[in-house]
Amino acid sequence: MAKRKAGTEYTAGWYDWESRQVCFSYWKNGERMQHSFNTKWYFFLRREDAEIVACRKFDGLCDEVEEAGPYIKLFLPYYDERREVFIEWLRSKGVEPLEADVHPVDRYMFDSEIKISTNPKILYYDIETDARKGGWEDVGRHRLLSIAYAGRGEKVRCLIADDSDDKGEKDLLNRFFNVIEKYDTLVAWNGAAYDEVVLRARAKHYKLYPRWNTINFLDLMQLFKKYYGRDESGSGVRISFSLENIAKTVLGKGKVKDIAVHRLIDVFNFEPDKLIEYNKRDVEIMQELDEKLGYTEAQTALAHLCNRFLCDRSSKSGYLVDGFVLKHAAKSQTAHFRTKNYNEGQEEERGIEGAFVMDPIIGLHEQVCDLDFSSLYPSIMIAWNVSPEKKIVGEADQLEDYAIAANKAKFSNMTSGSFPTIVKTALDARSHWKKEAARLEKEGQENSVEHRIAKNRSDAWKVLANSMYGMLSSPFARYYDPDCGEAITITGKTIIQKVIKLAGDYGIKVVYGDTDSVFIKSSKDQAIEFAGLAEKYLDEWVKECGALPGLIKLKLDAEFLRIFFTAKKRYAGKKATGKWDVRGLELVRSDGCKYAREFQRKMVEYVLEAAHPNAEGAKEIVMKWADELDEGKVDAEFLLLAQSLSRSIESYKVETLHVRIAKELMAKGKEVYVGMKIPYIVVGKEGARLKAVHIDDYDGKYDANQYWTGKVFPPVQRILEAVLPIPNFEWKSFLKYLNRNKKQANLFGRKKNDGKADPKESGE
DNA sequence: GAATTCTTTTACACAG
DNA sequence: CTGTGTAAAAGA
Repeated sequence: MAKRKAGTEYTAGWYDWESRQVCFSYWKNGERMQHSFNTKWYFFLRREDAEIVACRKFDGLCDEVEEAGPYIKLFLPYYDERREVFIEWLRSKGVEPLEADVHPVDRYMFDSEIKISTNPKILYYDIETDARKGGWEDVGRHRLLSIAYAGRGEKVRCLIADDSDDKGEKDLLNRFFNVIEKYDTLVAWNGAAYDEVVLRARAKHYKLYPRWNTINFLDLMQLFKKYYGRDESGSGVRISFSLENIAKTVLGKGKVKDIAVHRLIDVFNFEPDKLIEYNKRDVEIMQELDEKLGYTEAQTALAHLCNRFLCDRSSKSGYLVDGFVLKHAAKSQTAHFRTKNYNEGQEEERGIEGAFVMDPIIGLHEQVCDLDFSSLYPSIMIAWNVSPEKKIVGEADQLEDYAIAANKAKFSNMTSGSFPTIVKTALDARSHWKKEAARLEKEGQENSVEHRIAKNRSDAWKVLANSMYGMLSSPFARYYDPDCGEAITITGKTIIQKVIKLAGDYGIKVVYGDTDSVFIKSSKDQAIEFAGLAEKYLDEWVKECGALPGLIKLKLDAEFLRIFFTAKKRYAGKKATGKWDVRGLELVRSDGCKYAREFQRKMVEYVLEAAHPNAEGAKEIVMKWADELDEGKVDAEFLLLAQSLSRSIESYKVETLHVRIAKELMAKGKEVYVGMKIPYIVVGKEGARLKAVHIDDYDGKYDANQYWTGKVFPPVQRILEAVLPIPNFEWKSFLKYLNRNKKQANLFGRKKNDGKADPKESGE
């Protein structure tokens, strides 16, 4: 057994079946080293439960028992099939085993001072294959042709097989395995579904056994999907997650693929230089993309603070929070949590009630301020000491000090619970790094490495703070406790409703509110003053609840010169800074077509920017866009529709357009996978159903009418109906605007045509 | 070695 | 033509 040196930073961890040790990898003078530790696995029981079952020697399985505060530890071998039986037996006795699913490597890390590297060595890589065998069903049979790779900031290199036979491929693999020896995390685009799968399968095929244990895999596409949030420019880039498309839209790369994927073998045979160039290019794009977006760096910070190595699993909230909470629990011995059990879904798990969303006052408003509660849910958690182990079940002890939440749940207040403690740690750390980032910005170091680190750490702590509520509310989570979850949401509901009511009492008009934000019609100064009053007023109530005052903070988030609402969660406004804030409108959604988005953007611009937006001006815009669509010359790019195939094709109950297109793709033997965007164009109607074709089968003839009535006009219509004071039926008549050319010559029936709003054609 | 939540709008398919 | 269920994608 090795001795750990203080300060050693580990890069990977695993369990060795033969020696029954937990092992960790680290670097020393550029050499990969390994420490192995003997360890005894255990889980917890509540002390009172232990007495009930008196199970100290279950068939000789548990060889040791140790007391740990209000818990006892039961030691037994993790990799023994009798473990499961034992756990079931405990449950049958009404005893809840705690943390009995925690992996030995994790357990060791939580109990010891194992440090995880803050700076894992990242290798971006991409493989090119001959995909003629196996198809998309069995990608493990795709033959490797070349592999391009580069570390962060390094020049991209490319290995190519000498021949497209077994020998060539095996040799290629061996060469690549020598490369990866020097890195910790391998990053590929869609790697979890493709590159990693192929790599492992091909290695197995040739009975090659690189040290997979020391290597972590990370899929950059998954990170992109998760973190590339709202598209500020509203360009709706997410039509396809292919690296090609993302590079085009995020990095502005113009180059189009000039190699068909199914012909890669020909390129390999006849133009190997081209294959190499092509292969390298994807790695360059990944490097550039990651440099710009900083996702792996941010993920490294988050994983690190949750005691996790940088890999795919470290982007799952449940896994991250486990890393933080269980380490905290092991140190403080304050609370241990239930065993996760994936197969028992039939327990009486209930959904929890969520937040309050106010009906907006539909229409256009001037001079509106948005007040936000900062970190509302984390703040409630701290103020009310919401934590599973602090919940008072049954009658509260007379002497016990407790806070009562809006759902009537009571939380003992004597000492701080594990969840509030962690959330407070997270919020404090976040505020520290946020200040640090602000300081660096002030000193003009906005683009420095230090600034990026500060920003990443600030974001990481924020993610952790916000994840804690989800962990109480998910039936799958170890920390699931709906009373705790609802203590937070319903208290939040009460708080926002109190503020809305208070505003009314002060004669301030509230135009909208959602969860933690309130939009009031007021000047900036008045809004700030009101926020201060509201905080004081709320604190009085917080104290009445027995909770901790001073934590619920209401701050001015934005001042809008103009803002309009069309529905709940749908609005657009122009801030005092001149910037727009568009939420929920089709403009910021990826499931419509670009033509509709651009049209809506035009109308939003008119409503937010024109000196006096009015119906006549709006009509001009509408007719211009209708006519252009009707001429039949709009590019495919603007008409392309796409939705994600969110699950397996068989599980769909309704055959929506994109499902139908996906089925056709499959029938043709093309690649179709879960999560894929299916791009198509509407070309007509078949009975009641819409008729659409895959973008590749599109011949340039779209159905203008279907686009106008179904996709293009309605998003604009909703804005017009909300903000322009003319009767609805008149805007509705525009839905049939295209038909006017054929049958409704004088649809608008305007007697006095002032000549401004003239349709291009006469209309017969 | 699976999984953060609820709330909301909108569009299409399908049935009557 | 209308009502209902399913699905996607958003807000927070």
